[in-house]
Amino acid sequence: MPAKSYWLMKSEPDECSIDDALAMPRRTVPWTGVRNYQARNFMRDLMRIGDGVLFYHSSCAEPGIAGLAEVSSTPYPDPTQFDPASPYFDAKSTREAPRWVLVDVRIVRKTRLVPIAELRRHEALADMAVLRKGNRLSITPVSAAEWRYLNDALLAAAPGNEA
DNA sequence: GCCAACGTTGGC
DNA sequence: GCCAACGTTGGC
Repeated sequence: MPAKSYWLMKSEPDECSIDDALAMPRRTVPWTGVRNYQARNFMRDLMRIGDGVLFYHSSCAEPGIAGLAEVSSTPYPDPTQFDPASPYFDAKSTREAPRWVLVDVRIVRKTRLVPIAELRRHEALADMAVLRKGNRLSITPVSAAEWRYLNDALLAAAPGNEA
């Protein structure tokens, strides 16, 4: 069995917050709406069931890590690409050759909100892709060391216990 | 609302 | 295949 990989996945809380995700059946959300090839390729080519996911709130008043999740399906076509009523509709995609795929993401647990400003203060996280200037990718890889550090130093603590 | 950064588009 | 123009992202 290949080693687990780790990912950070951005969701706009206006669209799907950590609480929205928790309220879904089996606490699972199909990760619809990715329309960037690099992010798609991560889901299509590299993700495996059981991979760790940082559920991240973006484009909101308090951007940051909101929970821990895991990849819970293999890739399959994003249904919204075929729906003319969806904002994610893609007229150039066909059912025979779907352009966009997604995976299901299952919430493991909600965490305290770890703001991006706090992430920036940790030397151990300095190389995280999400912190890079101008980063716009909605899905980015997280190293095993970063994952471990986040879990041990930031997410295991009781709320309000930040450094 | 601003604006830097980046991806995509399309003319050539 | 180049590259300017344009649209989008997303923190601030």
